[in-house]
Amino acid sequence: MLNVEGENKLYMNNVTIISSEKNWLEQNAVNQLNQISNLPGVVRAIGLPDLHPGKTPVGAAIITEGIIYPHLVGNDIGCGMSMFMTEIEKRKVKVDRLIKTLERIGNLKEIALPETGDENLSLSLLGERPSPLGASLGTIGGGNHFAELQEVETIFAEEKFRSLGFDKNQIMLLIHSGSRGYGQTILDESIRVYSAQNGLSQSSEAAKEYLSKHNDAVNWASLSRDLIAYRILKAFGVSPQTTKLIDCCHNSVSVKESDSKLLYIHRKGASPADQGAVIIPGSRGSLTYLVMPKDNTEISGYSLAHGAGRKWERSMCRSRLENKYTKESIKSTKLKGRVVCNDTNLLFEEAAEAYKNIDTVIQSLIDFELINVIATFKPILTYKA
DNA sequence: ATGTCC
Repeated sequence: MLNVEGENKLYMNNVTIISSEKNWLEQNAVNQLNQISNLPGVVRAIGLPDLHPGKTPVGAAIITEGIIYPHLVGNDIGCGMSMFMTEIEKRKVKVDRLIKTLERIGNLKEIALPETGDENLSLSLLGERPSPLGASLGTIGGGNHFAELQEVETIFAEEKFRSLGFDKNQIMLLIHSGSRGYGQTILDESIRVYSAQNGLSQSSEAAKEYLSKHNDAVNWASLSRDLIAYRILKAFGVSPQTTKLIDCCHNSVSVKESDSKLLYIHRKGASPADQGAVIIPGSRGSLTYLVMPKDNTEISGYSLAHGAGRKWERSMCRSRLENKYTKESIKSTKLKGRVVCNDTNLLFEEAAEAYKNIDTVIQSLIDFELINVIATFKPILTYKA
């Protein structure tokens, strides 16, 4: 896609779209990004190749100076992807048994959380968590959130793969979850008390308070992913002392110093490209990519895609797929993966067909010289609460 | 997205 001059101009001068020709993008999302690029303080707005429309566009990095916009991060502050290596050996995994276990437990809440003080887990927040929210800590949530067992498909950079701690013989557990109701209350309050939809001046009390609570939510969400992994592995009867290899948050605002300027990078469905290796899953029916960002990702707002990006609206999925699948047959993917989910609507909404092709999204990142691919993984069991 | 909204 090119920046077309004149009447047919597709996007504004301070908007960058990271997308190659083959990668389809919804014009609606680009329009949303154009709008945001005109907000006071916005220096640049970047659309990643998984850009799609939302309340504010998803798959976007918005760089501001002097002002913070909580609504550009959204309600699910701290949402992200964590990948754990499990004790389960690839050649020994018994998927049918694991499915039965997940169906039997029904709800992760039934599995006790570890005690505070367990030095193997980062549980410092456990003792001081806000009490109304304690119940949702360590639960997956809805929408596109999931827990997924994956096996290594292809290794492209053997040495890097091993140096990150990966072992091709072990099953990985990928958790996509966020801050549940906690982030929501933080966003709501910033809007109710400080009219944050108009932005918060960086020097204001409001901005300091938002950033402080935002950081709590980022930590809370990361811990919650740890605890989801803990509970699932405990249910499986294997060691729940996980080895976390990747933890990348795709909804947050982070401060970056560039040419002695203080930039606020708002990421909404955008992975950081300046914090080490990144995991970018496709749908449950396609591969997950482990990638290493290259050194200079300034062009993409120091950000990468966070997934494949939706292709279909949720409301369209069931009617479009009802003739193709039954509510049982949709629980198997074309990569021979299996799905445990007791919400039939959600099964259709999160079908592989509802998402764009991850390979094309990744190719856009390669074309813009943003990443090297380290390895791919194949989903073998997707669990949605 | 949400112990979400009907």
